[in-house]
Amino acid sequence: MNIGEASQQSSLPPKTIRYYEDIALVKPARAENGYRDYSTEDVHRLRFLQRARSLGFTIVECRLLLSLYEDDHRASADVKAIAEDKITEIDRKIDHLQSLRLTLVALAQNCEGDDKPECPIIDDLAGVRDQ
Amino acid sequence: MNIGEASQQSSLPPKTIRYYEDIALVKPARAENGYRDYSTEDVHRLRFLQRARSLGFTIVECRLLLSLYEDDHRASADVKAIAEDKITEIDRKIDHLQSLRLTLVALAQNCEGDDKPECPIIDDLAGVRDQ
DNA sequence: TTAGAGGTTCCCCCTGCTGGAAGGTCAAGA
DNA sequence: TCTTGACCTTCCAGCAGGGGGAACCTCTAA
Repeated sequence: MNIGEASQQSSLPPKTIRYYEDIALVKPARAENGYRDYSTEDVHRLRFLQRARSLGFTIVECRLLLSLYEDDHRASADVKAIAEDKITEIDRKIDHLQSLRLTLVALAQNCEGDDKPECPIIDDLAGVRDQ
Repeated sequence: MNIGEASQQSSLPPKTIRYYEDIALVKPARAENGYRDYSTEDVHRLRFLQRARSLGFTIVECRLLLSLYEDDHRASADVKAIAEDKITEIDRKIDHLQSLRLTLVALAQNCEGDDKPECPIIDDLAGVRDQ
């Protein structure tokens, strides 16, 4: 099938699919006319990539997951380790965002939010210690 | 002062400081020898940028905050609005990450994590509906 | 005089695509 | 038969926010 249908079946934009070929994540055949020709196998890989990316895995991780996906002798422990690493990473990101949030909320609460220039948010950014 | 000292006083790498000049966030003077020459004003701006970036503001937002910082007739409401938008954005990011986390934890919990190939994580990525 | 620690510009690299230009191909309708 | 328009191709450039490194200049101290 052409890239348009592969796109619909994988929920990935054609541009992204071409990019994935560029970085050797999928290797579709070529038709006589030079068009890419996707097999159902190829579409499975694309759908796999779409789902993995949407779960937050990087391209490097997707490459690894894809190789495990296609390895009949894989150990599920290897897959689980990747997932747990990702969970740890997500936890760190959440912690970081929550800490940013706390700071911003504290600053915003102290700001009158009126038409006067006095502003503890600006003061904080400027490094003013007092107030 | 030279870029090295400006770097120390602002906690920003020299590369970043040069980049900020490139995108016109700071405009240091030049000494006779061609070296950048930072005033204390410039260093204040750099410190402001360092703090704002560390709180998660984008370069575009920093540019806006910087102009408010230097506007004696600013309305604190404008600053507060930017901060509140950022909080909303952080909330969305946290929500997204927590939803990813939930999915990944559920998948990881169902995975034996042994040396056998059966793996619900891979099955999910592959779009296998039935477990 | 010479070493080494600074400074300068320039260009490429990263992630993960996205947009656009310039052109080839195919199926359907007038 | 011609044309239109949808689809396909390749290539090039760009986003954020810098980082790495080359090739070169300048200053200071021994």
